[in-house]
Amino acid sequence: MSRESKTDLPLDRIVLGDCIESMRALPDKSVDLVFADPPYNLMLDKGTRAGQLRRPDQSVVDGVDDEWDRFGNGTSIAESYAEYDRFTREWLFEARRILKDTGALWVIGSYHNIFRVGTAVQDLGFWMLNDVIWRKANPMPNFRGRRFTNAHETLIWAARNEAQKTYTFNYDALKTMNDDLQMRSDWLLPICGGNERLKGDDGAKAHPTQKPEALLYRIIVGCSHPGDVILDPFFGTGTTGAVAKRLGRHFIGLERDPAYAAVASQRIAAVESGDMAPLSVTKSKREEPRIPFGQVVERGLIQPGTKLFDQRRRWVARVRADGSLVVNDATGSIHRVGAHVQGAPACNGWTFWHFEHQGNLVPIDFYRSRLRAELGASH
Amino acid sequence: MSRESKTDLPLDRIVLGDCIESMRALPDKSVDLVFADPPYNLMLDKGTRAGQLRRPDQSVVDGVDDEWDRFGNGTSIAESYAEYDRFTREWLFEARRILKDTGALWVIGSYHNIFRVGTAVQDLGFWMLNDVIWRKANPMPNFRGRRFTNAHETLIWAARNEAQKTYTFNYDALKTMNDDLQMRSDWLLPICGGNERLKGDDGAKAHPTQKPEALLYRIIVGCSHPGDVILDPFFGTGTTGAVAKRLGRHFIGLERDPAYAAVASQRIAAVESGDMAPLSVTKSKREEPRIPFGQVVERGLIQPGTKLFDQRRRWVARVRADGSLVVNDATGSIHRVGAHVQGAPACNGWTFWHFEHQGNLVPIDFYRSRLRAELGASH
DNA sequence: TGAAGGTGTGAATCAGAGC
DNA sequence: GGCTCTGATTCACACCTTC
Repeated sequence: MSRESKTDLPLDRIVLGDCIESMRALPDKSVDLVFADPPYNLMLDKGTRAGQLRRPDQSVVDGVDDEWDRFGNGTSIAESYAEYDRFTREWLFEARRILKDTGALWVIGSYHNIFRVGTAVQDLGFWMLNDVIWRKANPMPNFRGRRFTNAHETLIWAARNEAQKTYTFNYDALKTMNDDLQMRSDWLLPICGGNERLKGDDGAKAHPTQKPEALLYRIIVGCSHPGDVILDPFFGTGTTGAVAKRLGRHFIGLERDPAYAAVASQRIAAVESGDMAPLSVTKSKREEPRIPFGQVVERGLIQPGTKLFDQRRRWVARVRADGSLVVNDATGSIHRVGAHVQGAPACNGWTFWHFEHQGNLVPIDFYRSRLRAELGASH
Repeated sequence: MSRESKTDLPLDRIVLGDCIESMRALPDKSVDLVFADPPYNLMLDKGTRAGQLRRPDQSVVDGVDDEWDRFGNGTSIAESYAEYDRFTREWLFEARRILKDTGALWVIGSYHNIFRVGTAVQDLGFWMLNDVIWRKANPMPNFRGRRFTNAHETLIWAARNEAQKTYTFNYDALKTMNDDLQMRSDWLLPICGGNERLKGDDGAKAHPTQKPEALLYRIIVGCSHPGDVILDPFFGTGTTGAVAKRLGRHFIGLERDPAYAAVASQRIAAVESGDMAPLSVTKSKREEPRIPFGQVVERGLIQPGTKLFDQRRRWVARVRADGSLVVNDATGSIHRVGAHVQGAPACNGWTFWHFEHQGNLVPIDFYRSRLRAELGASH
């Protein structure tokens, strides 16, 4: 890539319009990194079916129901998948064409779309290097109690093809960022909120799916060099552009909604270029892992049916398969049942309950320490 | 599922042979849970792992020195993917046919195969409920420093189809297991090692990808009931069977390698089947007997004419003899009137309305629990 | 000023039985 | 299958109000 052709690129600009058409106008092998946050095709059908999701307090969840996230015109599920696949393959094909040999692709998604995206990535000849999990520190809970808290999103990192071994990867920079430990494939970061979250004049969020800058920071530091060109085909409110500018990289943003583009433009203008000050949130604090008692049972350290005692053997409880205790009529967590038998408002079940070992009583906290030691390595 | 047909199933046995053929011999809608840890090396090590390869007619390629083990034999990456997809869709199709309506599928994989598996899951009509991340506490580092530590694997949890809302999910049991916090989609567990790791006479590990029992424990406690039938089409060394037995569930294990089956068989024989009582698990309120509010009045726990308040005493309602409430002009059930006064679309009257006791407000749910305890004691 | 408590909200495929 | 009715259900954080 010569210096001349680089200046032909719409560097540090937002190109309005359909992203696939805009990509077709870009030359082969001209960008160093592609970061894409495509629509997830959530298929919520708010208007037609059960209606809006409400929290237990009856407040309405302001979910994604924008037109840009809908594929297949409300026809069948299979057609929606098919149309999403066509769209995905088109933009990924162009992204791969535009990437330099040393470049790489990052895509983010959730279980609604990421499997389809990943299949397309492989089918188009990209070579997967890792999948990376963004663990959300503060996810939205599942209000109906019918599923697990959807507490993560998945990112795919892929090189242009299998033979390409020279993709950019600043291994040591990431290791340093991670307290001199090799960076793992699971990243703990808070969702975007507070001052970082862009809001309109009415106080409503400017974009429903704004990504945290810390996420882009890690990707851009790890997978590009200063002066590189980063393409984001679904620019939205421009998180990629803001972080790229701050880290001294060029960006090209493609966005079809002029309102989003305007917000992004203003946001990026306010960023000081080359301000390399690290984000305060980038380093996740090393906290002692929380160990629920259920994990002690799950791991087989205490079997369901085992009897637990308080220190003076006034009460006996039996452990159930889910880590709950039973004493006479009462059932609940180690803390609840401990509080209940004592008639106390609260109780630390870890120190209150004991198991019997060779005639002696040992607090169940013994096992928590053991699990902490095992799990602690991964903080 | 009648008792007769259930005993027709090869319960608590390992069926040797090709898993797709073995599945074809099982009746429709006969198992409660499928857990699958499918191979993915067939799309990577083509030629060297010929034992797991299949011809286009799905017969197994047996010979190690087969025609596959050559250069330029049309074994492109794309063909390898296509063949893996065919294999995946075949076993998933059978798994879905065999599953009961209330059943669910769990599959585990890594970035090499999970995206293809996930796409197939969706295309076959399964409805994805969550993807779950197994975060490994002690993963193998990336020795060459060219990637992130591959510190997780991905699991997919899916119901039989979109309309199927009655899949088994012991939400409250999992919440209890997690110290009364809703279980998240990221699970931190150590990899299988120590005494749990099965080894041959030579000290070498018996199976390259033995899964930890804790992982299966959580899935089986969360997504099945005691006495249920769990199918594992890639049984390996039988982790699914061992945990199923320990938790009082039946298993059906399919395995093509007699050596693995032998190890699994021996392992499971050594597991002590649990005493059923501790295997019961925290119940959802949905499953508890329904108590109409009228019964609380009928039983004299609350007198007609009693005043009920919301928590902040914004509204006052009077109880009538039939268990309906009156607030000004409105009359109806505890739920209807609660919704009405708030202008909300719905309301759980049991937790919304409170009676006064020594100056304090107590939710009327207090009396429901009491009646439930009475009723529960009678059977 | 600070502590304590209340409120708002985030990519969400979020109910089930009975008639 | 559609309709009606009952009734189950939330975690971490930011921000604001009150004392």
